[in-house]
Amino acid sequence: MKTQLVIFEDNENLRKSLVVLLNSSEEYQVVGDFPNVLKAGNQVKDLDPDMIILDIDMPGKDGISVIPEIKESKPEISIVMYTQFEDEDKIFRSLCAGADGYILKKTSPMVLFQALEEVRKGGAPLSPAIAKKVLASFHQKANNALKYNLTPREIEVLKLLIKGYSIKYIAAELFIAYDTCKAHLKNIYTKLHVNCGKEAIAKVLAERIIFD
Amino acid sequence: MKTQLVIFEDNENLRKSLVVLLNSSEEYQVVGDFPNVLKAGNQVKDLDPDMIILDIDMPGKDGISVIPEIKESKPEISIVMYTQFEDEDKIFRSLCAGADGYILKKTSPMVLFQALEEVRKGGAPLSPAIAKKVLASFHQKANNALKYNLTPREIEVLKLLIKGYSIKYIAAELFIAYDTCKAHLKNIYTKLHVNCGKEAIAKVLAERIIFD
DNA sequence: TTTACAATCCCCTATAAGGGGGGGATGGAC
DNA sequence: GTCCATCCCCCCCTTATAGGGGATTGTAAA
Repeated sequence: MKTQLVIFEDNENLRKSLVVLLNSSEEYQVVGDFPNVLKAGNQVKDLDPDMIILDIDMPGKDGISVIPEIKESKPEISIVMYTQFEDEDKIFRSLCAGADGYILKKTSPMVLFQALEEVRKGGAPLSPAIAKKVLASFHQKANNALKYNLTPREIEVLKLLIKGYSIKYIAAELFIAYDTCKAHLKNIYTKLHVNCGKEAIAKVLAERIIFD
Repeated sequence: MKTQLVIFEDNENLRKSLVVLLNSSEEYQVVGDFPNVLKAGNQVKDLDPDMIILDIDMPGKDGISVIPEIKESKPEISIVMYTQFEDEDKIFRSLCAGADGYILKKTSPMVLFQALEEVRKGGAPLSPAIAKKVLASFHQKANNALKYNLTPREIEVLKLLIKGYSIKYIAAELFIAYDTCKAHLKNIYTKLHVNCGKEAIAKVLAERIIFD
């Protein structure tokens, strides 16, 4: 039973080459190839492939935009992005939409085939440069607590604040008076350059300043 | 100029084998190997390696816990986790702390060497199973807005709320009355099962329900 | 057509939170 | 010793927010 593929790629030469190469293998069979994703939803539904190779920059409609539609109709389908773009916006939009892999065209086509193999085995192939960006998104800013000169006590208060707790509750949790807690928060807001608790929570969580 | 390595691994046989194998290569030189991370900070500072192979489960102290210390003293150092654990908690704690790669021991040792190569070239090696979990952490984000049955307008309001904006400001931004905005927020709070804006921000950002 | 609901606006009240003071105790740095 | 930072506590006052009520449109489904 060959793995059935559909390819969306607007470069005719590249697409046809992929079709020929993949069809010559024992493992893969290209059941459809298209230069755009304007009718991707129906095409995928009709052809019912196991895997999709998806370019991003195509005439008419962005490749990323069809991912949700496809994943919704058949969640177990594997979508491998195959593109020249390595800007974070496109990467994260693709991955969030549900892409299972992200391979850059600038790497050798060999890598694409290895990636397909990896997907077949249940992995998630990412080009090294992509993996690096993905990992970087996890790295929390090193010791931002120091950066803002927060005292240990202020950090304790802040940690509870970003859980959404009320001032009253935070005070109780730390066994200090309500007003003391407010005083700490006042100092925290000053140091973080924000004006209220909501801003503080937003800033801390968005920048991943504290995270344990 | 060989790439200088330090290895933290409590399994004597495994560690010594890695030392021998890596030292036999042209590219690597193991400048230190230790069965625990109790003095990792100083050891790394003294030996000043380019790369670190780091186990997680070691006697005395968790491997993950020394990552921040190491990264702080030398941010450009590459840390590759080499462990048997594939539970999400350890993975994400490692990556958040600053790990540059995460390789499972159950894969062949060959893979570790490939991973080191990849790091040398500026990549970020992840075992397929790990990469899949990392990608999965991006995927869930998509449908969460739907999960809570938020209307498009409510999502708009929520997006502004999680930036830390005041109700007044949000209302102005959306060209609606203050009370309308409050009404939306009331519905949002109900749907998210929270009692106030701070809780809502905390919940949304912590669960990555919305993020564009 | 009736029902349902999203989106809009308004009123009122109680509580939570922010902003401004001041003061006292500790412990380390100079 | 003095100085300073930290941490803790208390007061007052204003604003922001939450929670409750109700009402009107338009739209879309039943």
